[in-house]
Amino acid sequence: MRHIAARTLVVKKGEPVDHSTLLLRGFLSRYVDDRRGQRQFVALHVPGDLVDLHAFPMKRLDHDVAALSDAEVAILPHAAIEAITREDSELTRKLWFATLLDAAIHREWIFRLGRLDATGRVCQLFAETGARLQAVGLGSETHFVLPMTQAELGEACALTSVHVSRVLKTLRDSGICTFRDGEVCVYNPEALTQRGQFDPTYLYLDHAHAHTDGATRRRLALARR
Amino acid sequence: MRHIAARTLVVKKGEPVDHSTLLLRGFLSRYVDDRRGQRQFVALHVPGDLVDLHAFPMKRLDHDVAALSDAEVAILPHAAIEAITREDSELTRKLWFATLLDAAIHREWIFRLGRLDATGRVCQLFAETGARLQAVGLGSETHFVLPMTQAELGEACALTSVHVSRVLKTLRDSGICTFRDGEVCVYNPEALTQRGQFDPTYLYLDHAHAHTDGATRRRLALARR
DNA sequence: CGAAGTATTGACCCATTTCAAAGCATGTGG
DNA sequence: CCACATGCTTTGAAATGGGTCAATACTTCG
Repeated sequence: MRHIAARTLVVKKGEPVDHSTLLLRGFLSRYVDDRRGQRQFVALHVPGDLVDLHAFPMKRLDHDVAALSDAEVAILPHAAIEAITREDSELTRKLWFATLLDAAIHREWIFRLGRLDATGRVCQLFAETGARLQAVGLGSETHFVLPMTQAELGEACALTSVHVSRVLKTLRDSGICTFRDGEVCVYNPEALTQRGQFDPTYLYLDHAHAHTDGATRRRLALARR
Repeated sequence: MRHIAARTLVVKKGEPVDHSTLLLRGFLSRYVDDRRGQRQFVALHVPGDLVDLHAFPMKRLDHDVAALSDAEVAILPHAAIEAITREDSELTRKLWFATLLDAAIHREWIFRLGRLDATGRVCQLFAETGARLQAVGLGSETHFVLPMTQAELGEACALTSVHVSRVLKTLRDSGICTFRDGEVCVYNPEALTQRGQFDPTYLYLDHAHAHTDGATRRRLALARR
C-alpha cells in the first residue's frame, strides 16, 4: 500500500519498473509531453483500475503517471504477477483483459479527438467517466466527483483552458450539466451522451463485471468508505 | 489462410468472433464510424501484425477492420490460443505484449491528434509507418509502400482530404517527402521525424524483436516474397 | 493583506473546413 | 476508338471553430 499526494508524479516515462499499481482511492492520470512541455492526457484512472499493468510485459512506460487528487494505491510486484501467469491461466486472461479495456478506452479517445468538436469532447469525457465511476459504485448518473481543473480538462480534450471555460458555460446554459470544484452534475444524461456520441459498449461492462459476484461487490463498496 | 480483397470488411464491429488474424501480406485498417458515417482510423496494420488478438480475451470488437489493399491473413482459432495460454506462460506473455504494443501505438495516435498540427500529424504517421515497415524488413528509411488515398490519410489524421492535399504539397515543396500512388519517398528523414515529433521508443522495437533470432528473421523475409 | 492559482469574458487572429470547380487518370460499353 | 462515368487530386474563395492575448474577478492560503 502507498499513499500519493495530489499533483505528484507516480511513475516517470522510460524508467524501468518492477511493479504495477492498483488504484484504490483517488484519481490518477497518464500523459505524454510534447516538445514544448505541453501535456496530452492519454488516460484517466478511477478507483479499481489497474493503472499500469501493461508495465508487466513491457517493463517500462512510454508516458508519465501522476495523481490528480490524493490517492491510495496497492503495489503489485511483477514477481507476484509472474507467479500468477505460471499458475493460473484463467486469472492471467482476466489481467490481460484489464489491459485491453485500457486499449479500448484509448480508441474511444482517438475517436473523441478526431471526430468531435469541443463540446462533444467534454460531453464524451464526462459521460465516460460517469459510467466508469458508476460501474464501481462511485457516483450516480446525475452526480460524480472529477478532481480536475479546467486546464486539466483541456489537456485531456486537447483544448485550451479558455475554451474549456466557454464550453462549460454553454453546457451550463443549455441545462445539460455543470462542472464546479471538481464535481460534475448532470441534469440531462440523454443530451450528454447524445452530444458526446458516447457508446458505453466501449467499456465492455457486461464482460468486465461478469465475474464479480454480489459478495465481492459489497466488499469493494465497504473498502471504499 | 485467407485472401482478402482490397476495400472489403474483415471483421464487423460488435459481432462475436472465435478467431484472431495474423496479417501476412498487405495492409489493414481499424476504424470507428461517427453518427454521420464519417470514419476515424484507430489503427493501421502492416505485415507481421496480430491485427485483432485483443478479440481473444474480449470476444468481440468495438470497431470495424477493413483491408486497405489486397491482403493475405492467417486465421488463429481462439481454441488454439486458449491451449497456448494453458500450456506456455512464456509465449502467452509474448502474445499479451503484442496487444500492448497496439495500445502504445494508440497512445501515440492520441498524442498526434491532440498536440500536432496537420503537417505534424501526416509526418508522424509517415515516420511511424516507415519505422514499423523497416522493423519487419519491408521498405527502407527513404521509401516504402502505403496503399492509401489522400482521403484515407485524412481519416487517419482527422483532416479533410482537401487539407491533406495541401499538406502533401507543402511537404513536397519543402523537400521533406512525397506521397504518390500509395508510395512514400522520404528525402529528409531527420526533418520528417522532427516535424512529426516522432519518438520510436513508443514502438518498443528493442523489446519486441529481442527474441527474434537471425534464422527467424530470414524465414520471415523469405515468407514475404 | 498580498500572492498564487483558477475561472471568466472580450477582441482579434489563424488553421482548417466547407463549398465549388476543374483536371487527370482509369475503365467501360457502344 | 470515342464518349462518358467514376474516383482521386488539386486549387481557389469564403466561412468558422477554437486559439491567443489581455484584463478582471474570485478563491484560498500564508
